[in-house]
Amino acid sequence: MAKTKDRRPPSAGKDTVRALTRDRVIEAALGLIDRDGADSLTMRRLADAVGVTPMALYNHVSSKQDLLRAVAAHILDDANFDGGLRGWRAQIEFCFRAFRAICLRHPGLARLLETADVAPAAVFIPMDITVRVLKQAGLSDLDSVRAYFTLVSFTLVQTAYQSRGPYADLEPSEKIRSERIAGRGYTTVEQLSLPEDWDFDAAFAFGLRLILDGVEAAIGREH
Amino acid sequence: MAKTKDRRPPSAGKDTVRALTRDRVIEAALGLIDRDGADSLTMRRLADAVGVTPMALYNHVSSKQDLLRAVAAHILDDANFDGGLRGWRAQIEFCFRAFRAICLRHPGLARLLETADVAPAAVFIPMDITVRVLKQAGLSDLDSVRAYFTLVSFTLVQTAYQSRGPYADLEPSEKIRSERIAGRGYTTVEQLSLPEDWDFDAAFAFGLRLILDGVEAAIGREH
DNA sequence: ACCTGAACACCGTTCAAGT
DNA sequence: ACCTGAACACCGTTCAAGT
Repeated sequence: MAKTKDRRPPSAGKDTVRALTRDRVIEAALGLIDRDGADSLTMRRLADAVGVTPMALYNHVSSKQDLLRAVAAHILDDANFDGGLRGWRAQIEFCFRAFRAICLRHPGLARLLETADVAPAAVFIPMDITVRVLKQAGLSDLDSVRAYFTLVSFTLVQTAYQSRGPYADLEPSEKIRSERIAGRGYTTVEQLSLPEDWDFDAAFAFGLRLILDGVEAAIGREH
Repeated sequence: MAKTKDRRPPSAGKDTVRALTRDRVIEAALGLIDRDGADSLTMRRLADAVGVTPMALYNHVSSKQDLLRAVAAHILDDANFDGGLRGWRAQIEFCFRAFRAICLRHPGLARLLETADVAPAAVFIPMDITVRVLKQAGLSDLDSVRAYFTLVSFTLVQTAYQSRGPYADLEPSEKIRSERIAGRGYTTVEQLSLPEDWDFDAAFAFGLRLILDGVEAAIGREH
């Protein structure tokens, strides 16, 4: 979109250190999001962080939504979703493991991508890879896109759960069962024997396998 | 939690119409959320809607979070997730189709449940049903819970996408391809031949089938 | 027990003014 | 071209006061 015309000011000999640019704003925003979460990012706080008045940000960013979108794009542009592997299954696994990895590295990202109006064009990179290999494997255009959406839905929520930290209300841990469930008739959940610590990696691998097994069946069905 | 001690005031003979109760607050909030979306629900706007000062709400609700949780619980308590069907596959399909149906009937619900701190205990009803039938079908405790999380992740995002309305940035429609993708190297997505209108029902059915086919394979694997 | 009114500490953003 | 300062129209919530 906005062409990055980032020729630095001619007065560079003086004090280039504090030249506020769009990139500097975006990187500072990412730093704050990674540290405190996306919800607590505020134009005023961001202005403080870069040592400037809130309104100065609007010279480099047209709105908070524009800023968040740019942050998401900044993260996704660095990522590599294409492992160059052979076989649709290995390629898709690589792609979504990579997707999950950057979501976990930047805990705010999943929520950013869930809020529709903030998703940048770069979200189409995993989509492009997935749809390409599924089409090559024999799936129709429509089913390839549907399978992609299934995969991305799963990955987004799974990483959002994990990086949200102690998921007091949904994580299947001891506390919930004792506090919220006891005597309410959720007998099965009550009696589950689960490990103390939830293994998110294994849960992701299991869910991914479920979906890809389903994809394999669909490919067989469509010849 | 908070016991609903809703004995009506003894002065009932006079003007019971405008007696503000917790239930009335919750129902008014639900009405506003259904009409304008959860994001635009405000304590002040809600107070206006019930004809009272903002602070009066805090006599019936301890915080906005408490209110949102109560709204989510109010919706989920009315739902029926148990079709009483035979066979794990039919039961799970019924459960998540019902889940999806109420999410679509109350467009704010999916986002409410995604934000961790707002999920009420009632979210464990679908979990209880799913885990029960999967265990009966032969899956381990751990894998049953993992499969449940895969299903609920998929359902939540899918319905959130759909009820968010025109999903300008992710819906795979004509506009995106022309505006955002052209000339950016997403060649596969560019060349997709998709229908004008995205069929959300069919996409949900397809994704659900993918996952359940995967579950079927897992059940076979674990004897 | 329930409600009001004023206030506090925040938001994103506009607008006029400075350099 | 870039930044500041004051202001606007909002938030959720506290607190003292009314009945």
